[in-house]
Amino acid sequence: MDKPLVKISIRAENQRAIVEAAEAVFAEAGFKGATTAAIAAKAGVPKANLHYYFSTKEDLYRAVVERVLTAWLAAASSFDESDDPREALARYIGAKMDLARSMPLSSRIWATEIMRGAPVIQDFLDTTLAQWVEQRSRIVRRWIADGRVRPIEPKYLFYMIWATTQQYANAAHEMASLENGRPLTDEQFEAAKKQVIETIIAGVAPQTGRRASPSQT
Amino acid sequence: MDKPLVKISIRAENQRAIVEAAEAVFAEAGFKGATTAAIAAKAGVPKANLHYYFSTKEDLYRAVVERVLTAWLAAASSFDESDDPREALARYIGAKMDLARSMPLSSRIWATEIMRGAPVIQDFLDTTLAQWVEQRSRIVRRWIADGRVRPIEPKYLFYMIWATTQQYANAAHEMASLENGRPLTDEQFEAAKKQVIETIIAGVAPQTGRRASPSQT
DNA sequence: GCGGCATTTGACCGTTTGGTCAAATTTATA
DNA sequence: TATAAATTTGACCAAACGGTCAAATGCCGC
Repeated sequence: MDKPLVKISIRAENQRAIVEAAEAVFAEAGFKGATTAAIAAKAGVPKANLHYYFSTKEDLYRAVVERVLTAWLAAASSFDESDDPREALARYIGAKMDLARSMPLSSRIWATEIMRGAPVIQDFLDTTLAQWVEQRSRIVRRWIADGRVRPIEPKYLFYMIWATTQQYANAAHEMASLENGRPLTDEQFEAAKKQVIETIIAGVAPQTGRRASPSQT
Repeated sequence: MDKPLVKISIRAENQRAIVEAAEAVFAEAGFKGATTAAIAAKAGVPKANLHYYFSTKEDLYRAVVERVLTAWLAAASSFDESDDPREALARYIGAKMDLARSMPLSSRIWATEIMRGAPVIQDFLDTTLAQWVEQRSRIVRRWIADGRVRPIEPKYLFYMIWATTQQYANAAHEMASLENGRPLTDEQFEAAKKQVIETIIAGVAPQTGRRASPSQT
């Protein structure tokens, strides 16, 4: 009576536990460095049991990466919540920062996968991501046409956003080392998020500054 | 008679060839994934010969990482070539972008090392890098005090610069996928470099824009 | 409570890998 | 040219690894 709906199938629950353990081990040791024995141990199951659910290490890795992909897409959708450049960018950058902060392991696996040349998610790059970038680039270009963003190549803006937000997962250890070994506090992280958002927004804002209005030359 | 000065010691030349091969293999396969056999093959020497010069794989990895560190420091020094925020940042970002472009393998190894928690360069993080950041942060704070940079935490600015420039090595494959499989041309890369520099400089510039001059409130 | 299916698990195996070694060969020294 | 030191290399080894397998156990509908 305590668990009527909670009664998840044994299969689903075991897979979840294994994938979760795999994520940690892959993130720490890389694909080749991760051993199925270590993953099984972390998940609390015998190695043979792991291979009962995921026949090969690559299968398991793929499951992990697909989980990350879901999170990536969820964060990406926050770009579309507003038509205002400042608001859209702030939301998107904020979502990506939060993703890096709350799922550092996933984020690191994602970065590694990209760096390895995307052996598993090549298809995603060529289809979903390409379309996403294409569509959002069109939005940015409209902003530029409307004079709400200075003339830039949208892709390079996205690269900057991806890199900078990812940094807070990838380089968390480095950042901690520069804070006497202590990881960024929530307050520091929020300050960093704010600064990243403001810097990028100001960085792509139309130049109203040095010269009051653009000359016609 | 043909090689009076060229006659580098056998030792130095072999070490160089091995380290170069190691860099490629480590970058492609990660530390654990790289095999000494593969490195030896790429360097054109028998595996036993590799172990004659580098007794363990870790020794070899350390040699590779130290080579990268040299390049990192060289690029870092370009920050100090000017006292003007715009010029210093432009030079530094440009140097880091060029580093990522010209030494993508090194850059990727560096990124991986950072992501792994810097097992080899921890000492560098705690000493040299910490000092570098401390000193340059002081410079940035002076710029802020002089009203030449808006109030920011210098560290988060450096994180952004490191991440964004590194991106052009780490994610070269992803970028190519978004250009129909073709890597960034030199022209595209130069445009990206320009955009990154301008975006960051505008992003940290004092707000002369929306409101002409800061109020006293 | 029985029959069938899913799950669990210890033992096992072929391969790969980092590293060793001793013998051969080359290079430097005098 | 004699001798020592540095370098080269094929053969070899123990450990670690991904994956298999068959027997045992648990679970569920009827």
